[in-house]
Amino acid sequence: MENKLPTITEIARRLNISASTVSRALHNHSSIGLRTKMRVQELAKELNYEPNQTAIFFQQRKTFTIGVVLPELSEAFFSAAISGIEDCAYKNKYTVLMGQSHDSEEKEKQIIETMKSHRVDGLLVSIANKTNNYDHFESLKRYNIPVVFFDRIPDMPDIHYVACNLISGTIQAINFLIKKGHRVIGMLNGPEKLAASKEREEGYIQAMKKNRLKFDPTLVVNCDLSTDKVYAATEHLLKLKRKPTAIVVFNDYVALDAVQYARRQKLRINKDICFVSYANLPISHYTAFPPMASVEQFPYLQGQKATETLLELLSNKDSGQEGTNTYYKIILESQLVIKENNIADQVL
Amino acid sequence: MENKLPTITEIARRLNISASTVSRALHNHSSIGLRTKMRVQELAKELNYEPNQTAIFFQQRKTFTIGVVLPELSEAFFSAAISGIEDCAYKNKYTVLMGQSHDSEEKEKQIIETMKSHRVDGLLVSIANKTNNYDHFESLKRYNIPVVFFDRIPDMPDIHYVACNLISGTIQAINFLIKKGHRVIGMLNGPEKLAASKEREEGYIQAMKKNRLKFDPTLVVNCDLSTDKVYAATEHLLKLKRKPTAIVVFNDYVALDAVQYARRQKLRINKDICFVSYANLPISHYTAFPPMASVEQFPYLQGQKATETLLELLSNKDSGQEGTNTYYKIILESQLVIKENNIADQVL
DNA sequence: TAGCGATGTGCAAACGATTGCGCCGGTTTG
DNA sequence: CAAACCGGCGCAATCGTTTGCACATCGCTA
Repeated sequence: MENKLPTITEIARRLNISASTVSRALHNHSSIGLRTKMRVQELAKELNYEPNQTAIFFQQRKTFTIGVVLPELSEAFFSAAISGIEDCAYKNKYTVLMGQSHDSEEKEKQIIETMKSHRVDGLLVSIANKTNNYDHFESLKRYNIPVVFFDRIPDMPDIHYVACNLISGTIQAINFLIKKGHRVIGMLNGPEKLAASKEREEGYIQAMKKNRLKFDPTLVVNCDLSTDKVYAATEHLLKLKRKPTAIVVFNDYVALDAVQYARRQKLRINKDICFVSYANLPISHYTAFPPMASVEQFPYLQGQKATETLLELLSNKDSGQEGTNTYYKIILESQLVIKENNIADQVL
Repeated sequence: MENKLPTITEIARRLNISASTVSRALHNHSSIGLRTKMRVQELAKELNYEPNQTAIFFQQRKTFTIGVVLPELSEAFFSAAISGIEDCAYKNKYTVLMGQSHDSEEKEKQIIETMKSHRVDGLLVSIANKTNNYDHFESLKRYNIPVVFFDRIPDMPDIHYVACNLISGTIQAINFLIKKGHRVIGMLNGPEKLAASKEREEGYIQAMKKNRLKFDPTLVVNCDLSTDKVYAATEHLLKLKRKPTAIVVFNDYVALDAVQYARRQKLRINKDICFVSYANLPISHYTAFPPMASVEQFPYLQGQKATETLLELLSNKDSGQEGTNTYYKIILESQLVIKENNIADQVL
């Protein structure tokens, strides 16, 4: 119980040498004689000595901790991403501090504040849906805490980020639909501000152009991703004069809602109306009417790359080359995954 | 850039007073004159002073950080639980260090090691599936780091834990099925070692007894929860001479596989065979053939309670009453949730 | 024999904040 | 008028570790 944890000073006292010698001995410093080294290391092992990290953190102005701020762990994308982050971090002796914004800007600010005060070495952030104001990120720069954004990237200059290029995946998706005979294709897109939304639209436009189809802007609707808004957006698309026969939806979750709405309207999924979406979640495998295809965004890989990038920034910082004004912009390519015949097919 | 962060000493220097006065002024200590207090607080605000937590952690031998070790964030149960943990922690100015064991004992050990070395104040743990050896937890006791287990509880004496009693929920489930007219009810249970499996079986037995039905042990099968094994177990149950008309399944994920298997056998779900399971996941709402009902285990609440418990242990520790040999064993009641008409119903 | 380079150690400062104790000057009290 | 008291503040130690520098000892060379 009252086993005070052994310290370097304690070891020094017992061996009648100085703390500095002990410290150096434990680090295998070359200037310490072999005999002393051995004696120190032996006693350290015997006493079960473990360095007091809090002291070291303090002294070195470094915590070997990275903060991760993301919207929602219950979304499969993020839980996969955090696995990538964690694996990479632990491999490099870093530790992961977690915070969910639940898509609230307020919460996001708080978390960032807390993490800043806990002196994390760096941050990995996927911003909240509704975040409009980026001051809390700007302030981090002044504190010299590097940030790498992933997946949900704010519209700011001079930032590091890792993202998945959705243009290619979107083009693949549209091509797929066109090949299936669709000509009027709707897009149920996310908030306009998100880079991810812009890319989807961009891909949509490019694909239409490449296929020599006219781009009809009324076929693209933006909405935040709440169920109600998704219903409304789906309704809007389905009531257009030029009614789409297929819809590309922001992601698999949203697609579930959109499908739900369509079914309430007595539409036959995959006959009257087809859906393609993003994320390629495993659950949609079990789902009643999964999208016909889904664009994989490689969350684990994104998490991993983002972490690697951050760690590199940190090691540059340590070696003193702070001011390098280069910004990492890492882009992975997305990829369309066409679903096998699903459960629903078997029903019919 | 080279804006060295302001420290208490810096403030003291500028004001020509001592650091101790500054510290006390910032803490509104009663022995500091109003004038000085104001001057200090003003300058602090002006310089954007923020206390260096690492220094405080070090000095106070406390990190205001709790470690969370759990098997798999991609499981909805755990991502919900961690939300409860996080919310509670942040409310109390604590911060959350995360680690996933991915159900590996080795990984679990490593994470605990890392967290110990990072000097977390306490731990919240849901153990890995395959963990047989609990030495790494025993060792924490010696370091005086309190642990509260949740959901997946190891079979050890003298531990704190929060869990959900599945007996009541199971009884409700069986009663529900019996009321629907089922008489031969199977149970597809998890690994025998898990307390959670034992409880399910116990509930099953009790419910049968209460309904004056004979308990037939052959109707209960255990298996680890891989898809293959689930298929096999389902097959086993469906091939019994006394073939069940309903099966109670370990959880919703497993139920998805069991359903899948049954459908491959051309059985009509909810007609030839009914399923009831545990977890009450939102996804099953969108699923082709969700279980008719599911036992809710309140993960968010479990996370919250576990965190509260841990925080209480920590505050007891601070106030010096270490040795109290009482162990918290908090049990929540589970509850059967009967699903509304689902998508599949609408199909038929 | 003086000087020199290794080699092995210790001293002390530094990181930033907290806190017990003591000091100083002024006011109250007996 | 001296004693006691108190508000307001500073000194210095402390937490555990790292690290630049100085120092001591020894053997070797010039």
